[in-house]
Amino acid sequence: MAMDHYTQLCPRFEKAMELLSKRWTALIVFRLLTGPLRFSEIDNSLPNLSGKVLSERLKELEVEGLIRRDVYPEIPVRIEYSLTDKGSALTPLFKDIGQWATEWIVLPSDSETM
Amino acid sequence: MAMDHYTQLCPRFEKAMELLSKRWTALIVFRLLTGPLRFSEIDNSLPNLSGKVLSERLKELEVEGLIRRDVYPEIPVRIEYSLTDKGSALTPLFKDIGQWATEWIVLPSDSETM
DNA sequence: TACACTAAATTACATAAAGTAAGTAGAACA
DNA sequence: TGTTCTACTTACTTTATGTAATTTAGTGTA
Repeated sequence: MAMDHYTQLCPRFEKAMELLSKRWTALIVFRLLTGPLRFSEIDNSLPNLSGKVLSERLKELEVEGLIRRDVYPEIPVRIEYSLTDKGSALTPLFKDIGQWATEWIVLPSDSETM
Repeated sequence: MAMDHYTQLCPRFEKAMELLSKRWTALIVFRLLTGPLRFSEIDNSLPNLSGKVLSERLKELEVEGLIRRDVYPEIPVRIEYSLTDKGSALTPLFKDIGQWATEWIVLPSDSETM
């Protein structure tokens, strides 16, 4: 009698949510929207994200086909992460979040007027 | 010299991401898109979500103004959670995820053909 | 009064996920 | 051999979440 309202509307949707709601995943994708980045660049651009978890997430995202890992045998080696088409296709999502945030998120600093 | 590329583009966006990428939060909002639900209904509709965490999330979402908590003094008491305008405004977001999922998510069962 | 019923929420405890800081891999070169 | 560099990885600590039992609060009822 459990799962009264559990309508598994769309397994694809659930999979997408599982992916995107995993901690740091969306932010990493967001960072890559503007172009390829190296490991250290992503790491530096997201304070509180540890190199350990970044490493895990990048692997997961590569396995899921959202990002690509390119090795440039320079000195020292340069490794760049970039979005695939599947990853770039998330752009509208971030636009929506941006719009929603602009309209609805009130910051502490906003309360200075009155 | 840390935070090379850390451009705090929009604090509102960061706040939104912090909110939405917290585990279970988005799924709870999603469940409420179709109308008010009681505690036990949300709990039952999301397997693996514990009542403890659901309780925490509902409080956070109420504090953030995404949901409303209505008490109906029936016997026994009935408590309903529903989306505020701020919460409902996330609808396009979920539409985007749905579209993205339809287009890009491939399920194991899809590989049966060839 | 005492006990039962119900839904919501909290608690104590166990497991899983994430953060921290030190260390490794491999390539170049002094 | 030892040093430098970036990209990881590992051992360990802290935080977050899951599990199951318990509490709260209102009502009914023996």
